This record gives sequence, C-alpha cells and structure tokens, in this order.
Amino acid sequence: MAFGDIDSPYFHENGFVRKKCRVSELWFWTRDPDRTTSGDTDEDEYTFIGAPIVKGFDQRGKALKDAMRATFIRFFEDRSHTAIDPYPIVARWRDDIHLTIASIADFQPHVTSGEVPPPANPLTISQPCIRLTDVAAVGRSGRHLTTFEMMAHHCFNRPQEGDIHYWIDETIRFCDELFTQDLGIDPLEISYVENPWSGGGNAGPAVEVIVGGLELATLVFMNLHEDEDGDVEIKGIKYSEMPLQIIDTGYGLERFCWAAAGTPTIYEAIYPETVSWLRELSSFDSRLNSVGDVDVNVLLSELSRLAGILNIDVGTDVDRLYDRLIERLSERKISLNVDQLKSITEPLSSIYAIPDHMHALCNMLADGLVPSNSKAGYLARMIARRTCRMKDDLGLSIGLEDIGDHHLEVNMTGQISGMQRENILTILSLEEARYREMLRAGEAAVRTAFKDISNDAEKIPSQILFKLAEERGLQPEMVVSIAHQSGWKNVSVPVGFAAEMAARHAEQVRVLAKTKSVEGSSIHAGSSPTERLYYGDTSKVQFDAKLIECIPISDSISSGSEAGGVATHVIILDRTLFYPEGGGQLADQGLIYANDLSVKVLDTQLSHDVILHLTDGPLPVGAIQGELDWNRRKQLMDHHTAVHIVGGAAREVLGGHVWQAGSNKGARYARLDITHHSRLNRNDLDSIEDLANSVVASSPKVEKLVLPRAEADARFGFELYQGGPPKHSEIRVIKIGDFDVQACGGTHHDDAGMVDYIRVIRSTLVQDGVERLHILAGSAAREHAKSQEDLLTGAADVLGVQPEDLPSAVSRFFTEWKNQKKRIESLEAEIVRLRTSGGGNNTADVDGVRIVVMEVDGGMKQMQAMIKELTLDSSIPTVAVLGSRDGGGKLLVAATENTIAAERVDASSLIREIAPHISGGGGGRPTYAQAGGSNSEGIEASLDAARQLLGI
RNA sequence: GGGCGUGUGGCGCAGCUUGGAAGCGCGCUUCCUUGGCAUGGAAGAGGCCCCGAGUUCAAAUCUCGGCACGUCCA
Repeated sequence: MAFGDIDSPYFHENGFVRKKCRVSELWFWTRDPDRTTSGDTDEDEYTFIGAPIVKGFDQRGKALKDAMRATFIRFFEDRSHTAIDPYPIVARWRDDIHLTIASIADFQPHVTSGEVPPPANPLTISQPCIRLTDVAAVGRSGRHLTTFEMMAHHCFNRPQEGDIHYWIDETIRFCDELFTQDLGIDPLEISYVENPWSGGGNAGPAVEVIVGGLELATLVFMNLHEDEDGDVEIKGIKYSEMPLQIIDTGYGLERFCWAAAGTPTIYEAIYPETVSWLRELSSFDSRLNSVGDVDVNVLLSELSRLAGILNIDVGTDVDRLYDRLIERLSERKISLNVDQLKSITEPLSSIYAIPDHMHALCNMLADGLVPSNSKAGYLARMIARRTCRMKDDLGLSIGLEDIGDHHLEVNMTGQISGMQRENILTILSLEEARYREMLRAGEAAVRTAFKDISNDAEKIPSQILFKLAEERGLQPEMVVSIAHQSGWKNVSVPVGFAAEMAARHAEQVRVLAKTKSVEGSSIHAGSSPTERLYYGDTSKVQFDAKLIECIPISDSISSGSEAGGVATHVIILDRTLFYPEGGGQLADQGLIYANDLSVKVLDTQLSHDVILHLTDGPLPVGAIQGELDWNRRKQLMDHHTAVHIVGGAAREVLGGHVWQAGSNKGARYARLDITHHSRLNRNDLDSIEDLANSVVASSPKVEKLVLPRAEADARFGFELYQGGPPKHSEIRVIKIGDFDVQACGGTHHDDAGMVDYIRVIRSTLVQDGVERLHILAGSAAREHAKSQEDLLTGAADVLGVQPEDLPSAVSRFFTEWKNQKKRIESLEAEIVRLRTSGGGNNTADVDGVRIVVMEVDGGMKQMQAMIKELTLDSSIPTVAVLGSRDGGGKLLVAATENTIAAERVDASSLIREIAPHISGGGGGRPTYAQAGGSNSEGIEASLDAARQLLGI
C-alpha cells in the first residue's frame, strides 16, 4: 500500500468501493457504484441547496449552531471521549500565531510534541477559530467565513508504549455513524477522498469527507516526522514514525448547519437575523425589483451553487468571473447583464460578510484583544475597517457600534458580561471614528496627490496609488471614489493594477526575508545544568559553590542593558544564587571569591540551562564563595513584584481587556506595557498607583508554586500567561494574595509589603493600543522623588519664584518673551523708517530709484524685517543694501519687485561682489540676496563697495 | 519587530523636489453695507515651521538623533 492510501475494514463491511476521481485523479471510497467524481471538484455542484441533506434540524442561526454542536459533542461523549471547553480565540499560549486557527492549535506545541500530556485522551471539543487568509472571498463565495467553529475529536497514541486508543478504522467508523445515524445523511452521498497531508515537518494519511459537494470534515492521521534516516519517502523528503501519533479531525460546524438548513448561502443558515435586518436597512429587495423580473431566491440559489464551485481569490480576474456567471445563469433561464448582476452581488456580498466580520471582531474583542496598528490588534482593526467600508457601500446610516450591539444581542446571547459588552461597544465606536478620520485625511491626501493631474484625466499613475495605499491606507477603489467626488470625474484604476500591487508587495516581502539577520551564536558550554539557588530563600546574599569552568571571552557576548562593564571571562558554577537575565528581569551582579582572589560579576546569562557569570577576570577551578550585590537584587525584586501588582491594579481599574504586552525590570526603573484602547491620563495613573499602594500596604503573602502545566491551566486559566507563553512543562506561578496570579520565572519578595512604595511616573504610547507604564518602586521611587524636587527647586530658583508658582511664572515669562520679540521687531522697523525717511547720507536718489545703503544692528531675521520696510512698497522703487556686524558679518540686498529698481540691479551678483570684504559668500534671487562672512570689520568696506557699484 | 509617511497661526492644509521675504482656506477682531439677521466688502491680530544636534554665509526646506502621530506588512 502506498503512502496515503486508506483501507479500512469498515469500508469492506459496508459495501464501499474504491474509485479514482476522473477530474482530480484522487482515490475515494463511496457506496455509490455509479459515482465518477470524488464530489469535491469543479463539476460537483451543491446538491443540498433547497433540499437539506442533514436531517432533523429546524432551527436557524445561533440556535441551530447550539443544537448542532450539542449533537456532535454528545455523540463523542457517548463514545468515551471527554468534552473540554474551547480555548480563547487569541492564541496567547503561542508565540508563532496570533489567533487560534484550528482545534489542534490548542495543543501545539507542548502537547503535540509529547512534552505535556493532553487535558484528556481521547477528547472532543468545538473550538472557535479565526482565519483571515480568505477574507476577500467572504460574502462572495457563499461559503467562506473568517470565523468558524471547528468541531473535533483528538486522540493521542503512543504505539511504542503500547498506549493506543484507536486509529484510522475507528475514526472513519465514528464519522460514518455520526453522518448516517445521528444526522440522517443519505449514505450514497458520502465520499471519503484519500488526500494525504504533509507540512511543517510532519506528514500522515488523511481523508476529506465530502457530502453533497461540500467538504464537511477532514480526518488527519499524523504519524510521521521528517527524519534523514527515515524509511518513508514523500515528495523527496524522508520521514519516520513518530513516538506520539495524533488523530487530528476537523468538522466544520457552520457547514453542517448550512447542509441542515439548505439555504442559498452559509450566511443565511448561521446569521439569518442579521442578513434580513441588513437587507431591510439597505433596501436591498427594492433594488432587486428594479433589476427586473427575477425570482430572488432562485437567483440567490443559483448564484451560490455557481459561486461555490468557482474559486474566488485575491487577484482573481473579477470581470471574467462575472462573464462566466452570466453565461451559466442564462443556461438556467436567468438573463442579466454585467451591471445588473453586479448591482445585486456587490451589496449582497457586503450583507453576507458583515455578520461574519462582526462575529470575528466581537470574538476578538470579547477575548480582550485591543485594536492596534501592529500585531494581533492590527488584525482586529483590519476587520473593523473592512466592516465600516462595506457598511458605507451599503449606504447604511447606522454606526458600527449599532451593528455590534445587534450582533451581541442576536448571535452571542449569554456569552459575554455587561462590562465586556460596554468595552466592546466603546472600542467599536472608537474604531469607526478612527476610520472616518483616516478617510477625512485621505481626501486631503488625494487632492494634494492629484494637483498636477488634469481634471479630465482617465488614468491614475500607479505611483500615486501605491503611495496613497502604503502611506495612508487608502485602497485604489477608495482613491477613485474620493477623486470622483473631488472633481476628477473620469479617473479609474489602471487595468492590471491589482497584479502590479501584489507583485510589488511580494518583492518587499522577498527583500525583507533576505535581509533578516542571522542570530548570533552564544557560548555553548557542554556543562550540565546549573542548580538554581535563587528560587529558595530570597533574603540570601552569599552562597558556596564549585567553579567548574572558566572561559576567556574572545568574541562578543551580548551583555544586558545594565551590565557593569566589559567582561573578560565566563565562569560556570555547579550552583548559583545569581539570577540570569530573563522574563524581563535584568541580571544579578556581585562578587565571586576564591581564597584571597575575587572577581566582579558584571552580568549573568542563561544558555541552555547553564548559567554564565560574566566576570572581569579569571578564577581557578575549585571551591568558591559568591556574594550578590544586594542593593541591586533588592531593587530588582522591588520592581518585579511591583510590576505584578501594578498589572493587577490596571486590570481592576481599566477592565479585563488589559493584558501585559511586555515588561522590563531593571535596577533603576521598571516598565510595564499593557493593552488598552485609549490614552491614560494622570487620573487613571493615580487610580492604578493608589490601588497598587493599598495592596502593598496590606502586605499580602507572595506564594511561589511550581505546577504541571495542565494543572496550572486548570486552576488559574489563561490569564496566567501575561508574560507570554512559557516553554516548559512545569510552570512556576507567582500568586500575590488574591490580587494577582502569573506564570513567572523571576525573583520576588516573600511579602508584597517589602516593596514599600510604588510610583507610576507616566505612561507613553508604545504602539497603538499599548500603553507603557513607567514604574518605580522601593528606594528607586524615593530617589526619583528627590531628583524631581531638585529639578523643581533649581528651575524655581532661576526664575526667583516658589516651585508651586512655576507653571504660571513660566507661562508668564514665555508670553512676555514673545511680546518683547514682536515689539523689538516693530521698533527696529521703525528705526529703519526714521533713518531713511529724512534723506541723510544713507539714502540717495538715482534716476527715480531710491538707493539705501546702511549699517544696522541685529541678525538676519531683524535685517529681513527692516528690508521689508524699505522694499515692499512698490510706489517707492528702492534698492537697499543692509550690513550688520552680527555673527561675523551679514549682508542683505533687495530691490522692489516689478519696478525699475529691480531692472536696475541684480541683487545676487551685487552681493557676490561685496561679500569678499567680510570673507564670506552668499547668493539668492535677482531681487533678494543674502550673504554672511567671518570678518565683521569688513562691513564698512562692503557697504562702500556697494555704494560705488550703485553709483552714489 | 520592520517598511513608508506626517508634524507649519485656533482648526484644516500648501510650501520641502532644487536651502535664500512664513503662505492659503475656515475661524477670530475692527470697520463699512443693513431696520436687524444672513450675506457682501475692507482692514487687522494671531507662528520657538515638534524638540535637539550637524552641514552651510544662510535651514520650515538637507543630514543624524529623539518625541508624537498615521499607515502598511510579519
């Protein structure tokens, strides 16, 4: 039997035949001897539209999903599977994906690698998932969703240990029984398509279960992993059997609902209330009637049947697709032209996609995701903006918040708390406001970008479209619609632009991948793991240990940000009290003694369970004594414990959407990044700070537990993983009274009261949706208070006021300074007026042109104000030459524009003639030129030269 | 984490390519027109051109660093 072939006794017992699909050439098992296609090809249309193939479900929408889910879970519970609760939709236990994309993702990487036992075995689950890869097809294809529930049963077998629950035959048996007995599916309609799966270093046989043209389930049997010495070869890569073999199934809840409802599209089956609500709000049905004599439901069904088997993808040639649809429709006696068809499908696809997008968005927000311009938050923002845009296209006057409100009411009843609801609606209205602002700013950007384009132009240069899309987030269609409203009536997107944009983007990704730097290699000691003493008695300062190895440092080791100097040696001990940099906590420093020798520990780092002490000198192998820099360690613990307390306080003050997005605990200060949708003001910070300090004052015990991962999850939930996903099967949990629980590997006080005092200095926005709290605790907080005091008294002394009067004094001084500056400018202009009005030796008249040559005081700014007075009045044609001794000498020449004065002289060449006298150079326009030099004594000579050249 | 972009009177923006007089629209003040208002007309006030270095005779403009904001990608 070749790899991927499936032969189950069950098939033979039940009269299946194995056939080869004439279209896809894949092997499949069926009870129908006449079948020639596998069921999942371009030629297999959906057979269940209008004729439900899953029997016994009269509900629609949420009720249908609930009933279907319950049926599935009960089926497997009855067959000795344990039902487990779904995981969050934001995959916080993983750092390789943002969102949960499949039920198996719940168990990666630690369960699937074999490190951690599964929560139950075998188990069944219905896991909400979000996949944004096909987001463009949602609403158009009739079947694509961004958010769906993957119902599944999973089984983890260890054949080498004789621990096997079941494998392929049993899995197929379950599936077929579920389909034919509990769901009432016609046995002749089911086909099992052999389609082996490989990827990510694993492979195994798999079957797709197709019913009525729709893929309802995928059953994957993962039993191989990549192995150079393996005995199985697939596509040129060698594999061998894994110790842990996993059954990974996926049953699409929404697809079952669709097959049970037989509605034109999947959206009517699962979001019927929202679809009809939006149809009404957008007057869709009256729009339909204007198209002509078309039966709505027949048209929708036909569209769905056709769209379902056409691949609508990003970059698909939409026009060709429409032509093909029209052709197929006319075969079925529905005749429409492209515009008529578009006028139906465009709004309809929005009506379908909105509830799907809103479901994804509400799920993300309910799970505490805050929209942002990067990371997972960006995905939420993208969905929110798509929804806003579709809402606008439909011409709906309601807000995103209203759609969200409706959605929570109809599709998520009883799933969220009142506070969550409030938070979600707040975020939705904030996101819509932000979207409006982007559009408003976009309008100005479009007008500016188009200013050199004539109003009757038809093509928009690609460069402009790229620029607007990349800098302003304006999609080409949006640019066109803004341009149409702003006076460029005929412009359109150039043909093939989408492809050009995709190519450009692919190129950027390629360049990016190329320039990614290679990780620097760390010292790889062959030593055994260092025993860690720092998790024991936290008041300990000294310890005895054995020095195992001392290595001189030749190449660079990246040192921590607070490392106390340049290290020359790495010392490895059998046990240590020195905490290595990790989990945002910086490294311990101190001394190591051996007899009368001692070296400074400048930094401590962890490398594969071995702790490296970076020192400023060597020590011999043998017994040593270590001593921590206790002030530093105490401060690090103050900060670390404080960060946990502030995190808990922020969650309590701001809401459950607050998650730690990163942290840093040094000796001088600590930072805590938290997710939040709005900027924090001083009042917010004060509330957090006050709560944190009241926790410190109550002096709760800090419990340090070490638990198996599954137990930790079960006891404390995913809120444990504020600091990111831990990488071990055993988890260290820090519990501060009943106030805060977190998985954490850092050093903490035994009593939170030891922190003494916490100060939240300020917050900065580190990325949209993430606020960075700057925190000081213990003596660092007191030092800070002192230095702030010094700053204030220092500044107050300068102005001669009390510190509390500083703000008003400063603003008074600033206002006065501005007023004085203005007054000086006008006085200087007045002086120039006075000196030039009465004739005198500064001015002369040469053939109707006033010539002014004079030395003045002040810098170039002031001189410009003066020369303005002289040359801006076109009723007195004037040529003016001003010189100042300021800053090495400055010269300014101007002639009144558009008068005979301007014709008489070229300011630029004149200034070049006279500038050498001050050892300088300059230039400018024919009517206005400036120069500067380095010899202010030459001003007199420069001005004399000017007089000579001007003939006075 | 990375790319690109932006920061200019109260608000919205141009100017930056190619360094050489700080601009526009709305708003504001005063005056004129009117019985009053809307409107129309005239005059005027209001700028640390985000901050800090550098290049230059000269920086809103060029370079580097910081801060703030936007957008896209992972």
